[in-house]
Amino acid sequence: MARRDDAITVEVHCVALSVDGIARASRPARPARLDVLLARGTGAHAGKWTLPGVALRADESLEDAARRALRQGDGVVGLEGVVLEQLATFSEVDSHAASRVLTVAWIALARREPNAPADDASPVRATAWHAATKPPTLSGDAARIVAAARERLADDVRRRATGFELLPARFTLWQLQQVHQAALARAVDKRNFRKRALAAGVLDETDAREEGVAHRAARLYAFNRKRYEKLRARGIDLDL
Amino acid sequence: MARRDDAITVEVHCVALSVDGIARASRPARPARLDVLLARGTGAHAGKWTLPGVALRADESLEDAARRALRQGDGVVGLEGVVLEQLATFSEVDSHAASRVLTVAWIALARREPNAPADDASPVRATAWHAATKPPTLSGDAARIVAAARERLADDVRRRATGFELLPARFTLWQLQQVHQAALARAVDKRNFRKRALAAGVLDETDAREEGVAHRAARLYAFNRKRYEKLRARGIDLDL
DNA sequence: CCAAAAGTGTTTATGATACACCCATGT
DNA sequence: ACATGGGTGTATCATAAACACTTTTGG
Repeated sequence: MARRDDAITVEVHCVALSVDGIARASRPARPARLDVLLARGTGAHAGKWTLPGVALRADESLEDAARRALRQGDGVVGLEGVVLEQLATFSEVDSHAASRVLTVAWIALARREPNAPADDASPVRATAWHAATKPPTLSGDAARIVAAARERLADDVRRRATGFELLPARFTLWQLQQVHQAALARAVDKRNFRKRALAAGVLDETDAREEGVAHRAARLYAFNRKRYEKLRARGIDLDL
Repeated sequence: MARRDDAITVEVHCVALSVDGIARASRPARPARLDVLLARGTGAHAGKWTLPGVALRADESLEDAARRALRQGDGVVGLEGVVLEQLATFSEVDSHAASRVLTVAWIALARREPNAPADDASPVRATAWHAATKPPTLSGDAARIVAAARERLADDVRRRATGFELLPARFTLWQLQQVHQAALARAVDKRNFRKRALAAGVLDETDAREEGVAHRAARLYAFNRKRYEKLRARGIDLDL
C-alpha cells in the first residue's frame, strides 16, 4: 500500500448527550430535555460554541482520545465513566483551509447527576449543557454532527439499550419514558410504553421506591444488562 | 484547540458489496450470493487478501478517496459510479506497530454487470469477488470491517433504499427479493415480499419484461427515487 | 403438452393503538 | 380530604405470517 505523509490532523470530538430533568427523583414539571455538552470555542472559533475535542495522539486509540476529550478537552471538567459509541468521521474541508483536519465524532451517553458534572463554577463557564434540538451557533461541522447524533440516538434508543445509559442505575418507568420522549422528540402513550418496557424482559423490578415525593412513590427498576446481551446474541433487538 | 503533528496515516478502505447471480435476466439456479471485492495484499500483507484502499491525500475528501480506492487502489480495475456510504473508522492499533494507521471504512454498493467489473483478466487476479459470508483470511482489521458492513447492510436494505443500488435500473421483483435474501442471509416468503415491495410505493411498473427466458417473462420494475426521497423527507422509512 | 417460473388471495395470529379510571401517599 | 402522580385492562384495528394453486410462455 502506498504511503504518503501529507499533513492531516485528526481530531476526536464528542457529542455528549444527557437528559435534563430526570436525575432528581422528584417529578419535573415540564418534559425532560435532550442536552448536548458544548465548550466555548477558542482561537479561530472564539465566541462560538463547539464540541469538546482533542487532537488524536499517535499512541492512543480513538476511544481513548474521546474519553480524554471529555475529561480534559477544551475546558471540559471531568465527565467520566460514560458509554461511547462512534458516530462518523467528517471531512471538514472548509474550515481551516490551510491544514487538513479530519474529525472523528463520538456519541457519549452521560448520566446527568443531581449536580450536573461538566458545569464548572466559574462565572464564564468553559462548558455547559445546551438544548440539543436548538443549540446556539456552532463552529465548523459541529451543527451537522449534532444533528447526526440526534438521528442516531432516535434510532438506537428503541432498538438498542442506549436509553439506560442516560439514567441512574435505578429509575422509575416514568423516567425511562422521559428519556425516550426526549430522544424521539415526541410524546408517547404511558400505558403502552409501560407494557412494551416490561415485556422487553430486560428490567428487574426492585423493592425500592423513589423517595421524597408528595404522592405515591414510584417503583424503581434496574436494567439487566446480562439479559439484554443474551437477547442480542440471539439476534433479537429489543423494540421499545 | 491543541494541535500535534504526530505521524498518523489515514487510509480509506472500501467494502464493495454486490450480489452475484442476478444481473443476467435468466433465473439463477441457486440463491444469489452477497459478495465482497478483495484485493491481493502487498508488502507486509502479501499472500493475504485485503480490502481495496488508498492513503488519504491532504487535498481530497474522504468520499473522493474512497472512489479513488475503487478506481485505482491496489490493483482494482475501475469500479465507478457506485453509491458510497460511510461505515466507521477503525484504529488498527495492532498491525504496523511502528506507524499509526487510521482506517476510514466505506461501503460501496456495486451493480454486478453481466461481465463482472473489477475482475481483471490476468491469470493471477489482483482483485476478485468473494463470498461475503465466509471470505478468505484477511489482513488486519479487514475481517471485522467486512462483518460490520454486513450488519449495516442488513439493517439498511429494509429501511433504506440500498437494495436498489445493487440492481440494474430495471429489475424483476424476484431479483429484488434475491438481493434482500442475500443481504439478510435468509429466505423470505415470496408473496409477502411482493406485497410489501409494491405497497411501499417506490416502484414504478414498466411495460417491459425480461427477455430470453424459457418460461413466462417477469415484469420489470424501476425504483422511483423521487418518491422515496419524498417519503424520507416526511420522516417515513420504508419497511421491506 | 410439459417444464419452469410468474403471479395472485385468504385466513390467522400477533402486536400496536387508543382510551379512562382507581390507587397510594404526603401534606 | 384533597391533590398529585402511580399504576392498570380492554376493545379495536392494522400489520405480519403462513400457506397452495392457477397462469403464462418457450421449447
